[in-house]
Amino acid sequence: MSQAEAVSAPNFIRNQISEELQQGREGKIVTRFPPEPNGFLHIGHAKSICLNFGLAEQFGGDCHLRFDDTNPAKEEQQYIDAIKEDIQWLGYEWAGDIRYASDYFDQLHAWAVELIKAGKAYVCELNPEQMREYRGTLTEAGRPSPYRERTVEENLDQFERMRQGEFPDGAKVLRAKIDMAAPNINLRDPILYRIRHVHHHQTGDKWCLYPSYDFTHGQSDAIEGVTHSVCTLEFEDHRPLYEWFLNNLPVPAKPRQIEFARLNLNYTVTSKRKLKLLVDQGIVEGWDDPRMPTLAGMRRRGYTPASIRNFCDMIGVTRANGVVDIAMLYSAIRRDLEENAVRAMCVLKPIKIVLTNWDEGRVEGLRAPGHPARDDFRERELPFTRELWIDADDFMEEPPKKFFRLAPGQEVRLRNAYVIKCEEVIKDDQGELVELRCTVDHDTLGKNPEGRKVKGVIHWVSAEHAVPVEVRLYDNLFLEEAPDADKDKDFLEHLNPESLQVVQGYGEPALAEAHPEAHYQFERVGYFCADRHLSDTERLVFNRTVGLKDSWAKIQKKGS
RNA sequence: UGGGGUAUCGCCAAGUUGGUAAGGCACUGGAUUCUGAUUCCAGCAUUCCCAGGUUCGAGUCCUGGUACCCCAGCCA
Repeated sequence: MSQAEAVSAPNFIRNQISEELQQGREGKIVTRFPPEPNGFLHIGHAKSICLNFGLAEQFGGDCHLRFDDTNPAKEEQQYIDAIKEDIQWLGYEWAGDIRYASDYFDQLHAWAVELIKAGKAYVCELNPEQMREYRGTLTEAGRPSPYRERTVEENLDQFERMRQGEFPDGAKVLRAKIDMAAPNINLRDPILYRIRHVHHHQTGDKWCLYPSYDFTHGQSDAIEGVTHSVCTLEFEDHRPLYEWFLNNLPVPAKPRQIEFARLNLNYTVTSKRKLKLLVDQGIVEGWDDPRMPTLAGMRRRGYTPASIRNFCDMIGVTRANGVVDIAMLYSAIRRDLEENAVRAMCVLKPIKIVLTNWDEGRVEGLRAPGHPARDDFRERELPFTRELWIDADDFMEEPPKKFFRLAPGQEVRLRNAYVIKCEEVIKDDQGELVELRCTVDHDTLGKNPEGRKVKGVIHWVSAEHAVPVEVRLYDNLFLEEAPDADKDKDFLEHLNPESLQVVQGYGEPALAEAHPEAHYQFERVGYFCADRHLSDTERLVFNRTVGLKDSWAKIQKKGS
């Protein structure tokens, strides 16, 4: 772990807790990460994970993992498994066992009964449309439900019958009796329980009614002794309700809710609903498609846990809504991989080179460092032969000024090898390039040629020894900075048709040993990662994590 | 005046009790370089949404505006 991570950035929540601790207002702190298992975790969740687990880490407290599983209709075991794996992959450890809000269903039910007994909750039979009408609008107060003044006995009886399964889905709900005229709509007699005759992934068929988020979250926090319940800004309006339950129920503790702004990334959607749509419609190949901003997708793409944690540190935590430039993410992963990725040469768009003054059949075993600045990386062997592959981007028949690569009559350095000169361009009848005839300057291995400067360096592989590789070049999934900003345009209209481009290339021999998930820098090209599902010794598949910075591309762009 | 929030460089973001605008990303030079990468140096807000006011002094306090975000699911 780098130093930058060791000293993670302070933020308003951290400052607040730090102050509380100094004033002795708080003992051991407890936070929690409460995902709903209805989809995969994405980069936005990473921000929350880093915050919650980070806080616990920084202050010597605990962070719980609690699945917020109050809506079984949308939840699945596969998501639970994926979420656990993602959190562990990121390098965090939850305190104690995994918890489920459903662990507390009995207690929650008992508390609901107490609320009824105290005259603070009632069974309501308004249908959804009626309920909406009675709720009023943002500017007008709501009206009390006709069921609001039922007796405690009747409510108790009704609620019990709801639990027994006497009524169909949606027939009745249990509501808190708070204030139908409250300016905060969340306080207009919110729903506590609704009837759902569905199997629950944890509790099976024990229940046919399930508590709402509002009735579950704060009490669960209290039961677990959570001290700081950190959530996103949209729950701010729920805080009075969160507190209402804590104040009206005999809970064992009084956690506090603190809100922060969720992460927005440009060229990206971070909404589980939309991500699920991409998966369900087959627009991507699954939740872990390398183009997805899910942690599973990013992992497959080649992001490292350190880079993601670092990124979360870079973006900070505030209450201000903003949009983070995806360039920051790229910067974070480049920073990690620049230091830690093994170097290799790989040709993505091959052009054949024939060295006319190199004997046929002659193989010279050249060597190259595994990393230019580290000696703890193993050296690689690079066989050098008469026929080589180089990248099409590194040759131009009519080069512009400042093109420091190969061109007719021009010299270039083959990385880790010799300087060559292009003598002849061979084309077929259609005028398509077939091969380049070049000569080697035999006196340039490990030293510069006499009397002249060769500025360009290009990568290459021996045609005879190269290993075929499939390389998947990924780009942003969306062309628009804010794909979901336009209210009357579907975000799918902004899909990038070229978000995935598959090419067949040639890699240096060492790549044959690439184990799944190994990170490489293909020199002069970018960072790549052997696909953890598809790549093996039979078939090498590399995903481009991110390209290297390319100032030549910038120069070209300016020129055109 | 429905309620709740937020406004500091192109983007993210620090800014203790008011004392004279951190850092990162991006960008622009220039140096080094067998990766046009990395690294290295240098530059990049007389100004903190706007307008008034208080003060010797305000991004930080007061007043009044403006813009944007969230809330009317038996989702979380």
